[in-house]
Amino acid sequence: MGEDAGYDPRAVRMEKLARLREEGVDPYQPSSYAATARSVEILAGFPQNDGAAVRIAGRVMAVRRHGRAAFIDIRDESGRIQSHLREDVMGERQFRLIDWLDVGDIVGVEGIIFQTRRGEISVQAQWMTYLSKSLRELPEKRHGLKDVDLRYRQRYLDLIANPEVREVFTTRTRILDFIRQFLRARNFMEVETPVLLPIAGGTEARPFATHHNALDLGLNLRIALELHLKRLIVGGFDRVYEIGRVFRNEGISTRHNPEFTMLELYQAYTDFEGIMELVESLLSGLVSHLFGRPVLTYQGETLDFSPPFARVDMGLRLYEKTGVRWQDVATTADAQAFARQLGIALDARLDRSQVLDKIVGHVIEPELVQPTFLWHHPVDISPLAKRDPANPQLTERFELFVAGRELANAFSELNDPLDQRQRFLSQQQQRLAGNDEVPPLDEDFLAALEHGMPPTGGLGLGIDRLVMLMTDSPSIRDVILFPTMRPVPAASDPGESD
RNA sequence: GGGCCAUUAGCUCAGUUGGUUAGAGCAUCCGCCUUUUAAGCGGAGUGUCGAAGGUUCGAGUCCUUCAUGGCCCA
Repeated sequence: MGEDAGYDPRAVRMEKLARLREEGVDPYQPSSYAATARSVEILAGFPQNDGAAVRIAGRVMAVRRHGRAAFIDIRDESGRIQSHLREDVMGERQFRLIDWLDVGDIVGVEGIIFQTRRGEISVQAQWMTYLSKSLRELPEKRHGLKDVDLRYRQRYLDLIANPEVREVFTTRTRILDFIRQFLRARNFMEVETPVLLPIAGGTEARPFATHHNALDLGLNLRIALELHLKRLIVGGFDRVYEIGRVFRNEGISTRHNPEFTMLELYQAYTDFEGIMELVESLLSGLVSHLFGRPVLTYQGETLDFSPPFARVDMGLRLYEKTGVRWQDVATTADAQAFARQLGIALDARLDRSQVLDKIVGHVIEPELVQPTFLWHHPVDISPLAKRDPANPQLTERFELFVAGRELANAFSELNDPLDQRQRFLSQQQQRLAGNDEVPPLDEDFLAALEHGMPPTGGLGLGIDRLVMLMTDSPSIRDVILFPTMRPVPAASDPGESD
């Protein structure tokens, strides 16, 4: 206590570690511990297991000392269980070891299952083994860890302190398991395609650029999975999907993380209506799997995923809402004027199709609360979708909206290589005009199409947004274990002083 | 990129119109305690008030800039 610099919890614990080692106990030495039960099994097995010997292991979450006895709470992956330590049972030397015990330490306890006077099923310890010493304090237990910055930066503390956070991420894994099982049952094959690409295409977004040293080659991280999965359709895999990370070099918000997880799937010999059926079946099945029925609550809103989902024709709805038809908005100037008339402020550099996209985003999308397919998008905002035979200016495309947000995007895939080339070429005009979200023309993909791709339905679904819906999470950061954060500037190491 | 809000003890937070030495609970440390569980009882210590400037006799409080985060907008 010679320091006047205030209380240093790490120094106190370092001292305890040193004392333990003086006693001949190195808490970091054990390399395994053969626990015979998890807490949940001991609690569930009572009273049949009363008096049985067990070994448990976990993190010490509380220590209540009573002179020559103590209670400790041990948390393992399955839950929490209490252990009672008595000097007369353990012996003086063993019992003295709890003098150096802290909340946060990892221990193994060997003992006998019993019930306390107050009725709590506990383990009467005969032997306690240090399995790891914690040199830093856990977040304060009564309030949990609230600081959102720390929660994301030190997610392991969030997981220890806030049980509902664990729940979100176990649900995330259950969702992925369900999707894989669903797709396997429909004969889809899971594949992996490259992340590092000379040309990152398949959508419009600024990519992250990187560099391969040995090849002295500029590469981009992928922004979508689309173009490689379609190459596999050309190659004869008729049902493929990938659940993979994509990277978009854009802002961070409650709905955007620079890296996020997409499901994309492609099914040969079906069209966008076949994909609609698949989406309805997948989502209603998933919601039922998680909640027992195809209904959930998101941010106070009750959402019903019973098929069929509502279908809203984009052009028709726009006309109903504004009295304006697609063909009335022929030029960029028309579109900009239309937006101004609706009171939508936007970047003057956006062209006709981008402005229309914004208008739809303002006028139609927020109203789509229940699961709704918004379909028949104009061809100029759908460069990879097949045209609608009834109206070639529209496409066989839909986006699924839930709670006013886009959850999925799908279309009958354009397999006419000549039309595809024309659309890529017209995109290049925008690229030349300075739109750096438009990818360069991908000749390699066009070559694949020219070899012949069967009619195919494709789907992209944002896994993170799906998990947000399923876990009632308002922010994408709540469903990504380690969301992208600005690094903390040069924090000094607390170990420096020793 | 713009607007608003937040940042005070290890954690969660108070802190009055600018005014003595900045507080509480938990945690920590010391003592007592062999069925407690937000254990209890007695005692003790704890701060670059996010950072840097400025106004003032005096700044946690007012002003400016910056940093990080949150919410809203683009």
